[in-house]
Amino acid sequence: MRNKDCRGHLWWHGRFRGCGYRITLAREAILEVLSRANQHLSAEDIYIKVHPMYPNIGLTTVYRTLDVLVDLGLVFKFDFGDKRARYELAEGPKGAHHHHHLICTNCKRVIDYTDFIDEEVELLNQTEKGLSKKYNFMITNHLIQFYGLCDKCNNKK
Amino acid sequence: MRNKDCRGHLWWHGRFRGCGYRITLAREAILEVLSRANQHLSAEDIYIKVHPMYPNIGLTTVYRTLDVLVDLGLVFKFDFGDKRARYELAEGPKGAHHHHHLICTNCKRVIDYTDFIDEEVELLNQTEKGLSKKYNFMITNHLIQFYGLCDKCNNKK
DNA sequence: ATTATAATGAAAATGGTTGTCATTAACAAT
DNA sequence: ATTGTTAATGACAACCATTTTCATTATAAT
Ligand SMILES: [Mn+2]
Ligand SMILES: [Mn+2]
Ligand SMILES: [Zn+2]
Ligand SMILES: [Zn+2]
Repeated sequence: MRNKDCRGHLWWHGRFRGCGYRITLAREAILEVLSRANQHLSAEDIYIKVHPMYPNIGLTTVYRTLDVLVDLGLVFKFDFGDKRARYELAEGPKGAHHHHHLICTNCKRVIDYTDFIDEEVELLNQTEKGLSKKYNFMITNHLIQFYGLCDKCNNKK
Repeated sequence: MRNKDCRGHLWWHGRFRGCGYRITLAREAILEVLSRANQHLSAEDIYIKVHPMYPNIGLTTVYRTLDVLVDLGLVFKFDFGDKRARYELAEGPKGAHHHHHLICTNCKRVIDYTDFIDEEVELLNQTEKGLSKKYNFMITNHLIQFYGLCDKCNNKK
């Protein structure tokens, strides 16, 4: 209920308009679902969750909106190895919640972790700086994932 | 010409037989292509490159062989965002050549880098140890990628 | 209210990857 | 070297997440 001021004043509206994008019901609904979610949703997951509040939405629109959100940097798109893209809000209104992922290659379970993030971010910054210089590359983002077997899958063997 | 002893003595044969896999012409050809490649090949790239030395190979076999190789840990499978999987030999006979990737989100160019690898690996080991303990997760692998704009794409704007 | 055009949704198309199945090849046993 | 067992192969079809098309609708500037 915070940051919602009867249409037209959500935190991301500014960013949208600034880039020439229009604010639509479909986009509001999709962002609403994303901000409520605590898992990593697929396009179809979102499509289904949006239905109750906007029954006429098309899956195509979900895909297109997600593209826009990824472009704007509001949403991250991931490949966790289960054959479909997974999406996650980059940051809520209250600020970023930077984390990386631990992925079970057997059951595809994904764990968000923030432990050790400080040291990681520190090293990443240094590395990014060095790489930018050496390869004349403008780094905008990074991806860190650990793969292995979760407790359940490990015990099962 | 090293490590090749007239069929039956390539460095990876042991690993293959140990797991009950048979050694076939198709597999030899695919591994040959992979070990000669200095880029990141797609399944179709491999299919095309294998043709001259083995014209009857099917694309299906390429996919299946790659699955086996990934399973055995001889090959890494990557998603660089160009809609097709990319494959790379994990290590040659002379030993590993551990590196990470720098990916241009515009032109999809991929740069292998080994700079800072030592520090990264150091931190990764620590992190892996901590995460393994906390989440009871058996970590077997990691993925680190930096995204951004390469020099050409950056200047173009 | 008018207008320009971005956004939408239904449907079809795309294309990388996987499944099917009859045939062939690898290799252990003889 | 020959045979038998069965993994591997390749042609082809199927799968399915994602994209394209296009006529219609909604947004927002004027
Ligand atoms: Mn996450
Ligand atoms: Mn590489
Ligand atoms: Zn698991
Ligand atoms: Zn580029």
